Amino acid sequence: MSDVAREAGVSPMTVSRAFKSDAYVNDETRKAILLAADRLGYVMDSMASGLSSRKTGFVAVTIPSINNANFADTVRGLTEGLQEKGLQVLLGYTNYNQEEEERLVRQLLTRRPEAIVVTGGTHTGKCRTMLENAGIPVIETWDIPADPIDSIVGFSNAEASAKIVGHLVSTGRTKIAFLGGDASRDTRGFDRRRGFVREMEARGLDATRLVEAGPPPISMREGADALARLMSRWPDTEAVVCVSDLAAFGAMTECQRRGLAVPGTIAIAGFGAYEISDICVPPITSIDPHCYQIGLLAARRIIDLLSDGPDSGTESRTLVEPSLLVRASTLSERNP
Amino acid sequence: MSDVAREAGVSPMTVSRAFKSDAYVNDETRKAILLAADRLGYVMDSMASGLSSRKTGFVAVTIPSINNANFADTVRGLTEGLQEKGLQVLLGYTNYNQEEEERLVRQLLTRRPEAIVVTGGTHTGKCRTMLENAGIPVIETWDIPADPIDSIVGFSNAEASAKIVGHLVSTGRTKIAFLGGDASRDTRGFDRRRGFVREMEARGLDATRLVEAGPPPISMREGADALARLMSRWPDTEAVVCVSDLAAFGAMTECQRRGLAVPGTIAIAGFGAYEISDICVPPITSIDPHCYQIGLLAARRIIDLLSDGPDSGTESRTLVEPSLLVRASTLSERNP
DNA sequence: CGCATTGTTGGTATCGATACCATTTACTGG
DNA sequence: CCAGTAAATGGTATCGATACCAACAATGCG
Repeated sequence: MSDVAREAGVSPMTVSRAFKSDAYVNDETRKAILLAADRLGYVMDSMASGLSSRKTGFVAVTIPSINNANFADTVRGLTEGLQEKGLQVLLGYTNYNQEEEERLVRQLLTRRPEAIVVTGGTHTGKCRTMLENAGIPVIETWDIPADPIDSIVGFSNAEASAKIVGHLVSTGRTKIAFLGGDASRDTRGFDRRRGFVREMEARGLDATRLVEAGPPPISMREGADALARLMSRWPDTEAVVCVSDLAAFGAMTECQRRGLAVPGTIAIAGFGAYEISDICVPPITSIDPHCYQIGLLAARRIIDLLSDGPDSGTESRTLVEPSLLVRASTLSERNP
Repeated sequence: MSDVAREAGVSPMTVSRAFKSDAYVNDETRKAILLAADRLGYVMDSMASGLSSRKTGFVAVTIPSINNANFADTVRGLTEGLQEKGLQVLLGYTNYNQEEEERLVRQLLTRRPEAIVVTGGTHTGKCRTMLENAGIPVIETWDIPADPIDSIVGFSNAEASAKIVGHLVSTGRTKIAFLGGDASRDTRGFDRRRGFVREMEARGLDATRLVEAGPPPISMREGADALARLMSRWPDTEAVVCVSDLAAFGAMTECQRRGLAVPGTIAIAGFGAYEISDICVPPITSIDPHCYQIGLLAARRIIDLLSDGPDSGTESRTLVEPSLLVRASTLSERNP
C-alpha cells in the first residue's frame, strides 16, 4: 500500500481511504490512486484490513453436504443477499456429522466471521457453547429448534410431512409408508419421519411402515433399494412418503422396473422440489421448502443484526411456509 | 492470546507455539496452555496468524456454479485432499460468466490465498494478468488450455465427445445430433460441441444437427425443450449427444412423453456421470470425467508446489482420462 | 571440567492495513 | 477581516499473531 502511495504521491492513509467507498477523498485523488494501484498490480489485503478494522467481511456458513441442490440453493440465496453489503460467504460442510460440525465451526471461528449460519438446530455441547460465546449473530436454518441459540430462519420438517400425509389420505390412500434415513444422523430427516408418524396416528392409521435407507445423504440408488424392501415386506402399500425427491425418484424407477404403476398401484411423494421431481414421468409430488428464500432471509437478518446492533427489534424467528406441490405421482386413484 | 498466557503462567510466545503442532514446547506446558485456552473459550485468530506468518491457509477455488454435482465433487476432492495440510478451501462461483470470474478472482486474491484453482482455461485479459501476477500456484481444471497460466489438471472435452460419437457409430447410427448450450458462454460445452463436429466430419457424417438449449447451465427442462425442437426439425434423427446428463435426462423424458422409444427409435448419451443417468430407466450412456479425482489431483499438485518450491520437478500438466460408460440408452439397434 | 548440543522459553520487531486525532486549506457569514 | 466550519490529507498507535534472535538449563562427550 505504501508503494501505491509513493507512486500516486500521497500518504498510505489516503490510499486506504481511496479503497473504501464512504470516506472523504477527492475524486481526482482517488482516480489517480486507483490508476497507480492498477499500474502496480496492487490488490488490497483483506486479511490485514480485517485485523485492523475488526471486520473481516466473512459470514461463515455450514451445510451438511455441498453436493445437494437444496443446500446449494440456500447458499446461493445467502451469497447473493450478502453481496450488496460486501460480505463474503465462507463455506464448510459437515457430512451430516455433528463431530465434524464441531471441528468445522471451530475452524471457521478462527477466521473471525461477522456472523455464522448453521444448518439445523442440533449440535454437540461444545459446538453450541462455541457458537454462544462467539459474540456474533448465529442463525440456525432449515429447522425450528425448541431452544434456539440466537436467530432462526426455518420451517417445521414435521409439519411438512404431515401436509403430505393429509394430501395422500385425501386421495383415498391409507396404507402409507415412510422411506427415510437412519434416525441417528439426519435430524431433519428424522423430524420428517416424526411428523409422518404423528400425523398417521392422529388419523388413526397404521404408522409402522417405516423403511430405513441408510445414513444420509440418501442416494437415488438407496431409495430404489429401500422401495424393494418395502414392497417385499408390505406388498399392499398404497403410497410412500420419501425423505427427499432423490430417494423418491429412485423409488419410482424401481417401480418402473417392477412394473408397478405410479400412481395407479402406488403413489410416491418426495421432498425438496428438486428439478427432477418436476420433469420426470410421471412428475413427483413434493414439498418446496423455498431453499433460496431461506438463504436470502438469513442474509437479510444478518444485515439487520450487523447494522442495528445485536438486539434489533425484528422477531428473531423467521418462519418460511413450505408449499405442497401436487403432481401426477399422487393423483387420486379414482381419477388417474 | 496474552490472556491465555497469563492464565497458564507462560509468555504469549509459548502459547503461540503450543497451538502449532510442530514447535518445541514441553508436553505438560502445552497441555496446561490448551486447558487454559479451553477455560477462557479462546480460539486462535487465523487472520492475524496469516498476516504475521504470511500463510493464510486458504486455497481459493472458483467454479461456474455451486448447484452442480460435478463441480461439487471436484470441490469435495479438493477439500479432502487439502485437509491434511491444514489448508481450507475458499469457494466462489462465477455463474458461467467471465466478467463475474474476474470480479471474483479479484475478491479472492484480497484474501491472500496460498494457491488458486479455477475452472476452465478461458479468462478475461485482466483476470489472466491478475492470476499470473498473484505469485501463487494457479491450477486450471476441467480443460486443457493451449496456453496454460501455470499448472493444469484436466481432460479434453472435445475428445470426450469424439469418444461418444465413435460409440454411437459403432452401434450403427449415423444421423446424430448434438444438444448443447449457447457457444458464447460455456466454453467447456463449446469444446464438447467442437469435438462432436470434428469427429462427425472426420467420419464423413453430417455434423449440422446442432440444437442450442440456451445459456448454461442447461436444465433438464431445457434439454426436454431442445429435444422437441430437434425432432421437429430433423425427425429422422437416430441419436443425440447431450452436453450433460441433466439435459440428456430431460431429453429422454420428452421422448417418453412423445412415445419415442429409447434406444429403439433414438439413442441418447449424456456427460458427467451424474447419479441420475445411472439409475433412470433406461440408464443413460455417459462420460465420467472423474470429477472427484480432478479435485484430489489438484490438491496434490498444490501441496507439491507449496512444499517443494515453485518449480517442482513433476509435470505441470496432469491429464485425467474420461471413461465412457455404455448403458442401455445407446444399445445397438440390432440388439435392443 | 569445559564446551557443544538439544530442549524449552521469552522479548522485540513486524506483517498490512485502519482508528483516531491532528493539521492544513478553502470558504462562509457576520 | 476573522472566527467557524467543512473538505481533504497526514502521522502514530494498534489490531493479534509469528519470525527471529537471545537466554538459560540439562545433557553428553572427550
